[in-house]
Amino acid sequence: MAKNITSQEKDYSQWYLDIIREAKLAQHSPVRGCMVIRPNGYALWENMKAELDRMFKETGHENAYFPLFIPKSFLSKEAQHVEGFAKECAVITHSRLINSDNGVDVDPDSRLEEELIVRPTSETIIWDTYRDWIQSYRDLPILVNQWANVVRWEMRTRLFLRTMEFLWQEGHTAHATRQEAEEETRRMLEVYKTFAQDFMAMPVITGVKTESERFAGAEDTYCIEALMQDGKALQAGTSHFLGQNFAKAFNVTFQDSDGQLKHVWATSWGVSTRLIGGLIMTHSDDHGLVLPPRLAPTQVVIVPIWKNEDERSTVLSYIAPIRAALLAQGVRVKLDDRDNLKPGWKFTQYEIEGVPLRIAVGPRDAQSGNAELARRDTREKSIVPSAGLAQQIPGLLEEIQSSLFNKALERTQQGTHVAATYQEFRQILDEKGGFVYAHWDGTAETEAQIKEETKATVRCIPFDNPHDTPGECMVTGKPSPRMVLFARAY
RNA sequence: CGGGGCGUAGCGCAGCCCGGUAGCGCAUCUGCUUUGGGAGCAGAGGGUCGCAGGUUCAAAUCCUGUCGCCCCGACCA
Repeated sequence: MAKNITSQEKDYSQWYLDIIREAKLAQHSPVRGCMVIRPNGYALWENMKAELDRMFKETGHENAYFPLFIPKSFLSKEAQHVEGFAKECAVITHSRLINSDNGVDVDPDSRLEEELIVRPTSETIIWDTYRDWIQSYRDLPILVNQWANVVRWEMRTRLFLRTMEFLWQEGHTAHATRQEAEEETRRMLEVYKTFAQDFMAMPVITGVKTESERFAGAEDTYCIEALMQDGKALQAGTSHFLGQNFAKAFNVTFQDSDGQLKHVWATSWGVSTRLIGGLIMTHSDDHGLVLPPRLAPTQVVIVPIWKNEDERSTVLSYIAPIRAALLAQGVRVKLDDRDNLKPGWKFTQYEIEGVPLRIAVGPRDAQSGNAELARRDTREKSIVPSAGLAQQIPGLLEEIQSSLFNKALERTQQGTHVAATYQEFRQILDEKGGFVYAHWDGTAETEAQIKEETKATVRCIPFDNPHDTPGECMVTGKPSPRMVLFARAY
């Protein structure tokens, strides 16, 4: 095990923090609950963002940007929405500082006439704007996404998983009919599922949230849920069918082809830097980060080995065509020819940083026409001929990608249980954790009781439900139309 | 907001109980030797011990206050 990394078995929470620190993904900021995303972490986010952005555009969306500040009055317009976010808003009250004995103080004379809210999400300001954009059914649909930061004043934070400020994308669409909006909600959930599974190699369950877990202001919230290595679930993305709630609150109407004035139907959907936390907890191990090749900022690192200037030039010229062939194939390759660090140090460091493949080349390889190839996921090493090596790399990267997914899928399946009784339910949670299917009577009271007694929540009512048969609630014995998916969650 | 922990060199920490001129590892700089799994030797630089009071001849250490961060719980993506 790499030094400075606590083992998962000893303390999963500490392991997670150690990985982030040692892989240089992020660090705590001077401000409580905020983080500095370091270049390694940001490069990962940029790759995730690039793929998602491409997928959004393929489904007809355009990017726009709405302001960070929202008039306080906007938040009060949709009743459920206010209730959901009121307790975690940063409020701007003043606009100036003045010099004082302590350095600077807020200038009491600069109090704002209307206080501003730092967006916790942008529905309100966007729907206030959409009112101006929409008159006729010919103006619909509006399919807009924005990449932005948002602020939620959280009591307890964890790097990437829950920070006071985080980066995300929020899609906000407007439609003429309920059906079209519902289809959009489901379409974007599928986009998230595809992204999670095909790029992050993170298997997810799709489903609908219960009323108590629903987004504030939504009629329905759909989600992707993933199971982490420690048996806790992570909500990795949400897509909301907002009905006409925001259209009514912000008076957004359109004249339909039948001449009638109607309220617009809405959706919103988002994923955030929280996904990075999910990525870490899906694949990484006690040796460091493990990154899926499709998102890894560096896919292949080449470490040359030499003892003297002659060997250095021999090895580097031996490597040059390999590197060129990789670049020509679009492989993200990095050559680390620094002379102040030993090869062994580099091996360890790139393992900590999660680079999927490493090629090491020394004088012996240059002599024999070989190279040493090492996989991060399995940590297998092999000596391979350098001829044709570069051409095999893209296939190998894809093999690693699918191997990571399959391993995570198997872990998720093995971590998914079925509980017939409440006693069994509690036993599974305490002994194994993981996803637990169980019958529930569908009431918020019972849900709250289960949460209180077991810390587990209904993660979702899965769409593709293997236990879609009626039964009796494990707590109350009342009728239950189907089992739902429970877990303790982040 | 409750419980726990921590603020000492760029990073990670010891020293505090029992007061006496601030230490260790990593990193940095110089030189030589090294380079196939976190190199070795020799030397060097770097700290108002979170902050403010107090006790004392003397405070990183004892007392009081204060600020901040992290972790575990009540809320949430």
